Amino acid sequence: MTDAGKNTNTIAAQVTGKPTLKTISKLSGLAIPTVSRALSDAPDISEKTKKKIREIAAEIGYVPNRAGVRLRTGKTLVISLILGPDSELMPHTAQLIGSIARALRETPYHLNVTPYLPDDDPMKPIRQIVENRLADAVILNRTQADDPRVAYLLEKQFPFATHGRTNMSDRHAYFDYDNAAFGDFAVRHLAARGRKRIALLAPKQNQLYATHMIEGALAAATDCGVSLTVLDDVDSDARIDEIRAAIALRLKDNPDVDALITASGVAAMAAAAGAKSAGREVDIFGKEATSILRFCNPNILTLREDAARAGAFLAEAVVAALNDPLGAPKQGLQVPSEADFNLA
Amino acid sequence: MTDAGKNTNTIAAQVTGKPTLKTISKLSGLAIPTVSRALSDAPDISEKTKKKIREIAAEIGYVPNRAGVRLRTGKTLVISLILGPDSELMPHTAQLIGSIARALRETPYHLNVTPYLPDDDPMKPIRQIVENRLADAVILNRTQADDPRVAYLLEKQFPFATHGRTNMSDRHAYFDYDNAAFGDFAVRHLAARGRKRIALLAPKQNQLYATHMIEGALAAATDCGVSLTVLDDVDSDARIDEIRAAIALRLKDNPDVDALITASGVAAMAAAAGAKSAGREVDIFGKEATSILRFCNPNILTLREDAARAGAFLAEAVVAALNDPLGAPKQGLQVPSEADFNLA
DNA sequence: AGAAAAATCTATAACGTTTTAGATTTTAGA
DNA sequence: TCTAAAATCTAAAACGTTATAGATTTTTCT
Repeated sequence: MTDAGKNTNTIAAQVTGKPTLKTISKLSGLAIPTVSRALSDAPDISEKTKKKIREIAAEIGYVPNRAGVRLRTGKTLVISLILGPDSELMPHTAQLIGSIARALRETPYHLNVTPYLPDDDPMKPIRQIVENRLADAVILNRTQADDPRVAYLLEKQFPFATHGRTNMSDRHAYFDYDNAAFGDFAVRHLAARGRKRIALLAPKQNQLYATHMIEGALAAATDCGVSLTVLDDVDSDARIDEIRAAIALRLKDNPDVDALITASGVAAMAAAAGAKSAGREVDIFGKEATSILRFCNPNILTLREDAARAGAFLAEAVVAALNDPLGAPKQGLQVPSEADFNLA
Repeated sequence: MTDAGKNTNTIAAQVTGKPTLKTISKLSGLAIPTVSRALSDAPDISEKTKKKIREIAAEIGYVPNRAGVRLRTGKTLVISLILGPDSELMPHTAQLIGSIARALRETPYHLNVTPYLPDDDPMKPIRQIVENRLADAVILNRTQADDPRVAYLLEKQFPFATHGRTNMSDRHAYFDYDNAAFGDFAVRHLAARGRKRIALLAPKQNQLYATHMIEGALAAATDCGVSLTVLDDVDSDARIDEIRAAIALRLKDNPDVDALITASGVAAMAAAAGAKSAGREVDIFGKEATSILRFCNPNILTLREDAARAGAFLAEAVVAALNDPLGAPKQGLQVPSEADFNLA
């Protein structure tokens, strides 16, 4: 303590500025490549050296410079989530984003968000990412059956995972909700409540999720001995009175219908409003992403879709695809369970 | 056409691989630094040269390599959005994220998402970003009055903007909802509907937004000649029957109350459910982020909070802070207007 | 026309990393 | 003990960019 300032007994204290491999190199007396190889656990570095270098690295808090790694390796260490305009309006998207990002904390990858607008060409952001190497992989949030983005990514052999299946699902990683099981569950539940004539609101365009839902619902309806009608979904972007009127009209056209199945929580609320204005007592069964509906109309029954689980799975799936490009793509389905069921 | 393959008349066709400054350098016969400086419009490059280089760059589709730029300049070209655990559950967070990212498309910055969990130290991600230079700036989503993250960022002079004000708001960029105006609007509206005894549900902890809300509501109540009571908010994470009971209890304790003001749409729905179970006819006025409530209970009145506007503002504010670190921080408030008002 | 000044361009270096090939040291084998 | 092989380390180069200082050319002035 007399030789003031000289006897700093920690190495860390001697370091100024952000530590790099050079810092460790100087501190250890070993060459920079040796340090680099030691930290990446290369076989031609002795255990003794590795230990020494790792200790120094830990002590001075060395973190590899991403720009350096990127420039050298050509990797970006970024995974990009493609966000369509409709994704933003879905209440569970934030949870999806958060859970992906949280899962990626265990990896060197960072999550970045690439949005596009309704007027934009959905291919543009994808092409930019692939061509300019803005990310090492992408996650597509809402896919269509014959999604051109999926076709493009497959052709370019660019790693990706999707939230939602496609026609090409056997060839790529995905996570999806098991909508067939949802349709089955909804019909059986409504039938058990004594409902006999169930209608299902499905979008006019041939969406895969709707196909699955109808499939499951139809089979269950046959099994339970109740009738199932598929009706055109209403435009949930329309004004509220228009939505109400549209729902009421469908109910008027189908006077025997005593239950409605909808694909989303918002649609369920719209359906409830429409049924009320038509003066009809119908049960409504919807798939919801957040549990906001539980406060609502007692006739609304829901199954919760777990966005956090989807996000965690997608993150793992896309990292797996990066680590093993030739391996079988990871694929997952959320099968609805009683635990997801909320009475309003 | 006879000299097959040789007479490609476009420069682009001669380029193989991703074009770099080197490519343009070879194509133009000029040195790499000249190309670089020409593209950044440096004063010591002739207009003729600039034009030539810009043309070649455009033709071959040159895009600067981010890793190269980053390594050289020390900038990351990344702006990080810090997402707390509660942010994920708010339905408008996705819109906020999307609108920030969309606004950033006009800039060289990319948006990445840094989440943290309830158990995590909220300071940790911030410190990591600052210390390891993982981003050039951050956006904080939900701030507290004396937010330690804000204090830290101010001390480190790290560029940032917040969604929500703090005690230090005069020193940083922010966007916030004008909760005082919301309180004012809600009270006046309820008073105009003939309500006389209004209660406001506010969180126990001293949140800035609640302070503002109460402030505005109190002044308006005095002005309109109605009474205003502030009640403890209920825990919206609790089970539905607990929430119902809690709301009902508050109404029982305040038998004259004929209207409730809540800070969020979810809280409004919870309040509606509670009021119903207490057998009370009260109007409910809530601030909501999405327009989901319009389908709901006719007694729920809402003002819409525009998350997209907040996101766009925050993106601009943070980029402004990056471009002019010494300039006055951009600050914005969303003042509620009749246009945001939705009758259920 | 010649020198000084201005305009325009280039060579070099550096950011931090990893890969390759080669150098050195140590160990094993005879 | 000497050589061959194995183990361990290092030198050099490269990824693509920009900053600095210096070189060259052109213009301006006397």
